[in-house]
Amino acid sequence: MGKIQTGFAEKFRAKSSAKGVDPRSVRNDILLSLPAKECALLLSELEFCEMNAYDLLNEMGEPIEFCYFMNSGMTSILTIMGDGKGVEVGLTGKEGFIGLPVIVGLKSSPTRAIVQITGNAYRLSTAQLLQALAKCPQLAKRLNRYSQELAMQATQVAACNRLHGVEERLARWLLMSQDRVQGDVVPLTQEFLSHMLGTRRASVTVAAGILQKAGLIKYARGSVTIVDRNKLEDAACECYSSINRQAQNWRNEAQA
Amino acid sequence: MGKIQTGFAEKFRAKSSAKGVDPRSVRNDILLSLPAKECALLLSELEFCEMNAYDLLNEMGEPIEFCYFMNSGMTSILTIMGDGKGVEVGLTGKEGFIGLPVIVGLKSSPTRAIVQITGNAYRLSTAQLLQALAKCPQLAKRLNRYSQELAMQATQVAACNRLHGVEERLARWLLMSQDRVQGDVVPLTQEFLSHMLGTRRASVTVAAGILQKAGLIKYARGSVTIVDRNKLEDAACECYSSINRQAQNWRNEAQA
DNA sequence: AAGCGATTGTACGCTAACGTACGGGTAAAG
DNA sequence: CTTTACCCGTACGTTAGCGTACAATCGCTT
Repeated sequence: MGKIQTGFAEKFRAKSSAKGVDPRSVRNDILLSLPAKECALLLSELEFCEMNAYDLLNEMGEPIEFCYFMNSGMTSILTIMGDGKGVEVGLTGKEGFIGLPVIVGLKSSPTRAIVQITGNAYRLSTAQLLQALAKCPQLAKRLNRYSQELAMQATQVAACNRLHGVEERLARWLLMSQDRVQGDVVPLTQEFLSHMLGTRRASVTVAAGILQKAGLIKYARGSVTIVDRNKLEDAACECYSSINRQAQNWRNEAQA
Repeated sequence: MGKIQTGFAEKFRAKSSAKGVDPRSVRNDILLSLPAKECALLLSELEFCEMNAYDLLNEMGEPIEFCYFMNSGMTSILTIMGDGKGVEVGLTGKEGFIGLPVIVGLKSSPTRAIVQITGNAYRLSTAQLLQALAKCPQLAKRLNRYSQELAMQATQVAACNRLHGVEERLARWLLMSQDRVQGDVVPLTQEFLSHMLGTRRASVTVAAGILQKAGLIKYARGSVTIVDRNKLEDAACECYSSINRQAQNWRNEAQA
């Protein structure tokens, strides 16, 4: 497997627009769940930003400059080894937040966070977030909870990576992606997918070919189309439903 | 690989002694780091308890009854699949705490927590912990921080499970264990180790055999002796030092 | 002392996935 | 239109690990 492309920093194209946010355009679940007071306080600090595929939000081992409330699109969390090989350990869409270590006082990121699917987010600097946290107890609570949710995802993925085959994992990954995109097209190359799954590109090609022949998906130059979602769920390992079930349980439990 | 032994619940032998704790015997890093006031408040609630190997502290999917401040010995966190196969996704000693989901208001455990190496802990009920958290901001802070540390461990393990071979992983695991035990003997059967690593017992035997022939360890009926720790570190994958380095960095950063 | 269960060593055929390499095709750039 | 870069399909020998089975050995119990 080749090294993951270097020079992501140069590709960083997250562009900021005017500060201040129209609340109607906010789709991030965490922001939406906040009491009006905290939300208003935050929104004045937040900066809307577009994110393009391959934008690097955090780099492993480097300081966390900005934190992102995801609003659309999808971002992957990776662990990278010394030789450049990497594996996805978590994945987030509008339900999520990038920059979790900050909330417990840490400054550097243990993982790489990279945009998979173009979208947008509201961001603020680490310093700003820390100030906001001091004034917003509900925000702190929500972020800590999301932190656990992501950790749960990572543990499931850890086991999945050990016990399940490429084909099952690919199916799982496609489902998780589609959940975070509107429509049934997931725009990604097999090369990139191979980095997520921690395998060779050739293995992805084969696995995707099987799914395609079975009529579950269609693959064409950097975009997968989910054709038969139900059957794709059958093809995926239990980890997909397992992660979803857990997340759902938790949302119910935490209501109380 | 056989199913993991069932009936752990019956084996639950954690015995409690009198309430109230002699502060001098506390070795748990989290408790020790608390301000005197919070610590005193907690200690009056805590119940000392011995933990024997194979004691089940939390079961996956079931309610969390008690939370444990580890004091000695070692506990593993596992994710279990539908067919009973499981993999260790995290591991903790006196630096740690079992029952993290509770601190964000969750009631059931997403993982299994099982004692690997006999030791003791201070425990309290979930309800008691929640009460204590309301009065102890520093405790909350520490626990959230530990939560992130454990999550980091899980992400590294997730990648490790995908990219590294049995022998490297075994060496890593032995090192992580020894760090949490006094002395150089780790009391564990190969059968159990295979569940941790998510492989066949036979694979463990082979890998252990290699390490033994190379003079790094000695294996004898349920106990491994680390003979040459330096060489064992060379035999382990980078994940061992990677996890340690991260944890160390974080401790430094969070001082500030 | 003998027996028994638990633990470890080993062997064998089999499969998934690896590393690598090459050729074909499509889209974009010149 | 032609070239070029990227993306995808495929192939081949190699390897690690799986599932399974069986024998050897140790320690405890009766």
